[in-house]
Amino acid sequence: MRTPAELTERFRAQGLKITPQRVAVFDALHDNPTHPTAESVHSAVVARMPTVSLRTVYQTLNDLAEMGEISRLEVGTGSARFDPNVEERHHHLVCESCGMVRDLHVEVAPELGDDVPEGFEVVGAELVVRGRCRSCADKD
Amino acid sequence: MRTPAELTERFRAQGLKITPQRVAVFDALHDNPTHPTAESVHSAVVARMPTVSLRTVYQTLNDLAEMGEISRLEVGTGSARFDPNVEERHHHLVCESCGMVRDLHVEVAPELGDDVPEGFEVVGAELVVRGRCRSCADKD
DNA sequence: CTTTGTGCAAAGCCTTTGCACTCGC
DNA sequence: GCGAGTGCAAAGGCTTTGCACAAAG
Repeated sequence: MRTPAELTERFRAQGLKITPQRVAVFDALHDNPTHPTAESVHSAVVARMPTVSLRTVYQTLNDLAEMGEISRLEVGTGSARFDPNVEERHHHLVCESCGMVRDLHVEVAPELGDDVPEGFEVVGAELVVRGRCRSCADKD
Repeated sequence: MRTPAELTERFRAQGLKITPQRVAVFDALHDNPTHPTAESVHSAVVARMPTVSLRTVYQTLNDLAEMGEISRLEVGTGSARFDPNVEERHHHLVCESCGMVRDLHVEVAPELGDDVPEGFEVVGAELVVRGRCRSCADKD
């Protein structure tokens, strides 16, 4: 992910305003490998700036996602997850017990051509590997 | 997918009752390649049995999913999609414009071992290929 | 100063659930 | 008959939105 300073630049370039709330969201995402939900980002932000509302967090996350600075994942854990790592092409591993999401750096380059219908423009492909993480497995 | 008659058997074997509503859901799913939402299944069922409620459809779909007779997909199109094809291992192609979901018979067998953490039990892997289908592309 | 952002609370969408009635077994 | 299934409507979780005030450029 870009640094908070770079994001500030990008926002300014788009005519978006720089507010302490937005910077707090940038900070909360920076080098955050946990694939947080909007709710977790909000908690992290509120810890240091108690008045920030969920609305502001959602809006900032959506702005970032539209600018392509983060990506939004739907992995079936109820809420959307946000991934600050958009530079490296990667996939995800999901623990169905605790909802943990982890990056997976595998190359998934199947010969798609064979089964993709004529005229379908492929934009991207996401692999989600599901299972149970060690600490959840240990609990049983 | 199993035939409605086979599903009837399976339901009976589980001590679940056979009702015309449930059979109507079985019929609506049988050999249905559209990956319908709960709502579409409901519409199809209502066409022939106008009093069936969404509740009943959801419950039957959930029962089927728990029994492993259908699978539930979350592909980011808003509502969950139900896939009656659980026999063939396959993946999915999603049109981000119209929400169409199509089966994709590609082998995605990356060497997961390399990047999966110690102790993580892999249950399954789903590939979602996103893009835009021909008829949506033609609209622009 | 004008335009954009913020906070609150209310509404929206999809799905599940509580209750009383009905029906399969 | 008994217990499971059904229909309705209301509630639940996550996300978005309308409004009035505050703040950035």
